[in-house]
Amino acid sequence: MARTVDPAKYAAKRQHILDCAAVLFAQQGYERTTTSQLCARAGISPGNLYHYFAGKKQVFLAVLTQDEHDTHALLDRLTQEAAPLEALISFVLHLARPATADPIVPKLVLEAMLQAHRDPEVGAELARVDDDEMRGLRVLLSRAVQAGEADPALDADDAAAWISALVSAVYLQTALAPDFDAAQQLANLTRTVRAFLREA
Amino acid sequence: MARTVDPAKYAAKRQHILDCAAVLFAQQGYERTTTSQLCARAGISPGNLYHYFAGKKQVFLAVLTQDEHDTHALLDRLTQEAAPLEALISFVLHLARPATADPIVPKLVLEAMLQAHRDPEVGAELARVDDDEMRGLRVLLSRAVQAGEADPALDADDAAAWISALVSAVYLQTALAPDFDAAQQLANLTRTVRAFLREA
DNA sequence: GTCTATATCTGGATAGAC
DNA sequence: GTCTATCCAGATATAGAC
Repeated sequence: MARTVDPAKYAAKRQHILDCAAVLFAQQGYERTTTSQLCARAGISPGNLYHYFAGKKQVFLAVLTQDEHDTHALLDRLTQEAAPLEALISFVLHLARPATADPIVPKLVLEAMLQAHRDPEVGAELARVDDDEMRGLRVLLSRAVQAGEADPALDADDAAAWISALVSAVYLQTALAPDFDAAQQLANLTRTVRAFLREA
Repeated sequence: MARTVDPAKYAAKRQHILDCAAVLFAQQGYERTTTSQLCARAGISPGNLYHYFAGKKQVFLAVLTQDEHDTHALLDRLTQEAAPLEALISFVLHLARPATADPIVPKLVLEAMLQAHRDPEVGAELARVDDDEMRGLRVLLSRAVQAGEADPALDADDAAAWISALVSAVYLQTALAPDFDAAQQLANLTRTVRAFLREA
């Protein structure tokens, strides 16, 4: 019984630090958030932070990777649905909903996007997630085209990229204009996607 | 004839500094661009920078405010056109086009957006520009509705905000995926706006 | 494991000669 | 007006006691 540490406590504290960091990074951005601020908010000493993370950047990366919504499981379900267009809409909503759920999420995502093309490590992390999204969009989109529910003149890659951009627009707008109505945002998004896919 | 300085030379050098700063801020962001880097690139000494700007932040603000495309003149023309919907589309293109013209523009705009909700001074500056855009969109949109060219069920404020978000999406996508085709982007945007405004 | 104290470095801005 | 040299603040990360 000579266990020195309680792994559960360790994990809990680590998580606590991540939660605090997420708020600060979202509010202030990565660069102007200092480790002192983080430690103060988490209620730990500056030195103690380094027992949980190798440095500030590792904290940031950990924040970004912590909640990977399992798109894979959902995607498997959706690709077998009878109504491809509705499946696509469901997927789009799944991608956009986190933006409206917690106000710090869109800010964090934007921060990550900007850091991504400045820091290769962050970029690699984001690219992985984005790839999954794009692949899912392409698959569902081509199914919708085959079923005659979307304009066959659309280029699959291009249309998927654009729909992804539309989702990003929701994140952007939610982050920058927090007073804007979340439900209305999602309604606009679905209306837009549907209209975009319809034949011209 | 005892003029000590040539005002034209002064202005030219100031502009040169701004050009250099714009590139650095776009590539690296505001925070991680140092005054030393800026001076090195501009070919001036650290001290000399402060003869042209009061500080780093003032350089950033000057970069943001330097080219205010005169939306007002265009707007006056467009509000008198016979075809309101086409006028609206023209306006949207006018707003989006800078994103595709110079690759540093969209990055700079995004950087400004993020800084805006962290620094009130930047925020005030951006809000002024955004206000003009939104006002223009609302006016043109309501004219289109009156002419029966847009869905009358749309809420003017909400729809204008959403169209503005769509424009932002072009900036976002251009900044983050520079390999993406500019013309295609604008085509997607107009198609999307048109489709969004059509009756459901 | 957690603290306090501090080393080390870097950045923005200034002083003062030329 | 422009330079060189430097100050001072603040940030990350480490050392070492408890």
